[in-house]
Amino acid sequence: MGIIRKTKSVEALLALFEQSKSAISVVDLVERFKGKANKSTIYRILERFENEGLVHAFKGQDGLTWYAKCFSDCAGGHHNDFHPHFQCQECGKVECLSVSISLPEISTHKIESAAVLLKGQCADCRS
Amino acid sequence: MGIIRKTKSVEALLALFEQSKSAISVVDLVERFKGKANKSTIYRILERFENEGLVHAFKGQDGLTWYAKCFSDCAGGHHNDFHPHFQCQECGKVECLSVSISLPEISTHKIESAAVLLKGQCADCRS
DNA sequence: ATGTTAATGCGACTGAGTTGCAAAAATAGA
DNA sequence: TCTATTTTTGCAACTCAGTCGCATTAACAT
Repeated sequence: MGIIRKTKSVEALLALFEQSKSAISVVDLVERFKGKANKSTIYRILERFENEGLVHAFKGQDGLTWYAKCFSDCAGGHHNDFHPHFQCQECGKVECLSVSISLPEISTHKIESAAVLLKGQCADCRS
Repeated sequence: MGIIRKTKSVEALLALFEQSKSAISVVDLVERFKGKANKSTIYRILERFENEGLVHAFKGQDGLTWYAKCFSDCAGGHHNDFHPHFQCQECGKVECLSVSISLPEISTHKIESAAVLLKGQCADCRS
């Protein structure tokens, strides 16, 4: 890995993202690490992770920041994460969807990237 | 209009949205009305406008709130604003795009709505 | 083992958005 | 037009996510 030093908090966060199928909100992380790691530390580690291409950041429906581990499609630091995210309106959970969305072409604009947040009911809340 | 009383701030805001082709951020509005109207007043008027179906709210790329006047496709209070928004990476301007985006179907999830923010270079910044 | 450099903790801060309450303005009705 | 009612405003205080500077601590290389 090289650049990032393996502190306790770094390893703990890394493990969390490795295990988790869903995305995780920063607010949630700060809460979970209360007493174990400082708020600033969490924010800074996540920032490093993103620079390393380990996770990608995006905004949930209320403007809060979420992170999820990167798949093959956004490896290598420069994210081509055109993949949409899904937020459940019932439980609030956020997931990465590995479907592709075709972006519209507009002659007058140059479209470079997109943030797509789908909203509805997740698999768990449906059953 | 009925329910909303026509105060000076209401009329001024209404006129602004009527004129403006682009979306307007709340931060910008609060700044523009400094000395003329209170921050809380702006927020509350916008909230009322949205309830009346005059404007729709959405988040820009940094999680801040933007408003734009409603087109025919989101009239009548309950917004079917599946239309994407575009934010220019150069000047920060935000526009509503009246193209339709086809949302993906996912058997396990029930998708009810979507927030689509396209990013790139706007017509003005391109030339 | 030790020196260098990166990471952490802490506290103070910023800035968007919210809220309670009293005062002011808009409407309806006489 | 005057008055009573109800909405809207201003203000100030607050919440909460996210940032920053700085001194201390921990990780790594040699």
